[in-house]
Amino acid sequence: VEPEPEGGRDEEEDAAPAMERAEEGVAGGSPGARGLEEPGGLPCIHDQVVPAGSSSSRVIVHVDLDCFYAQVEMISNPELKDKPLGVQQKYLVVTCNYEARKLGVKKLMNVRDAKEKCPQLVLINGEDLTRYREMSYKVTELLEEFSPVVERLGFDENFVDLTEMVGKRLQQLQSDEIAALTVSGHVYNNQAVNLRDLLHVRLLVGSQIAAEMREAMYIQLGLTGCAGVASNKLLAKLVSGVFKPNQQTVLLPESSQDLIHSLNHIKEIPGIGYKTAKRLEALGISNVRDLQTFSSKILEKELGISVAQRIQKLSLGEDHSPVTPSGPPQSFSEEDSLKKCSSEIEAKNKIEELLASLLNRVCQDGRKPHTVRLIIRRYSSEKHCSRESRQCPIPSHVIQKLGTGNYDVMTPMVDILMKLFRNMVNVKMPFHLTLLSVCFCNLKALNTAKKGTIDYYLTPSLSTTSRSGKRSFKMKDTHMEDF
DNA sequence: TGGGGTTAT
DNA sequence: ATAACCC
Repeated sequence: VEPEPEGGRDEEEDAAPAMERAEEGVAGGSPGARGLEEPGGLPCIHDQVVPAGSSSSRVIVHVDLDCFYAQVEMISNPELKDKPLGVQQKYLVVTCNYEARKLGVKKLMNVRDAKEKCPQLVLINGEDLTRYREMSYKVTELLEEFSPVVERLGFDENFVDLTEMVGKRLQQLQSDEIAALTVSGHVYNNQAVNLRDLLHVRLLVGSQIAAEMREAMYIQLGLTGCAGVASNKLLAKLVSGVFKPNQQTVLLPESSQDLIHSLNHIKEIPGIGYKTAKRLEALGISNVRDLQTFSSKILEKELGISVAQRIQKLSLGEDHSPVTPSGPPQSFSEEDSLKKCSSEIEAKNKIEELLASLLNRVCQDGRKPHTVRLIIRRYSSEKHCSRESRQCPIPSHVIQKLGTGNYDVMTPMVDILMKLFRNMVNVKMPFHLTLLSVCFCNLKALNTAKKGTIDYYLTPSLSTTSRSGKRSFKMKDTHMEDF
């Protein structure tokens, strides 16, 4: 098969316009421009080369579990399956199953309103996230088996970069097999697939992998969810929600403008949050087209160059951000909102409760946190609920006791946390807190110091002085020994 | 609004 | 340490 002589993507391999065109969905070329003159009509697909580095044409899937907490509860107790079910945290129904949604219950609805709308609603307390977190990581691990590049977004969403996998599958396919490829699930806009277009073919293969992922989630974990397949994270995420529960959708490049313009407000663009949306509205920008066409210079002046350039790209459906493997968590935290905490004793009791749960989690993880943080929210009639925090390094002698359930690590940790507390809250004055939270962060892997290295002799758990049971000399971790 | 998470400044 | 973003 001869290389394509005509104009097309593959001739503009490393030119910026080719990348932009692919993202903008106008890369389809003129009708019949490619491959039609080939004897078999289709073999030329193998010659449509994706530029080396493959940064210009990616295949990304966004996987989004259906009403995740409610699903976990229904798996725990199958009797709940055909009943309207809500998961409650404090006085909020944070999520609910589709039975409940049919009856008018919405996410983040007040318990009172929900009960009023739907008196038969069954409510389960979901303030303890342990089982949700565990199931969440099972999903991520399952997806990592397909490709290691998995990025978590919250507990119930994952992005996977399928570019490499799709490339490998395509290499295995014969031309006649490519000609027989079919999409799995929906195609956004019902757009016709063109099997002579490499981008279409790659996305179709992506849709098949997405279907395999959803099937594996259901078989192995009993979970259903949606998937969206597109050329970047933004579009994959937007398209995953088009057909809702337990369905999947692929976006072909020619329809990306339709998808982005289907949004009724800029706040619906992931990456444009509450604050930015308000500032944009103040500039008279309310819909996607307003943002697309707004003066870049003025936008940069108003929001800073970083945010301005990023969100304006997003408004065009462009998103070059990579799928960043999440790996193990960067922090562990436990929080509890309260009606009122106004004494040091109450605070200490809450902190001890939060800490006890955290220590279990940290112990299971195996890594050691080197920093601890205390977060509070003060009662203040209105004003957005802003939080304050104080953090400090964890003294090394406390860190070492963390894995061993043997020694009392509660006492020194509570002491530290109460010092942080008094640093934030003047306990001699009246106070009213509505939230307490403890966070362990700055997690470091266990010392893998090898014999003969500097680290070995400076690591108390490995050096001979430490095995004697006494405190060894330390040249590392000299800070905060006595707080 | 809950009980989590992340990155940038 | 805070502020923004995400779920």
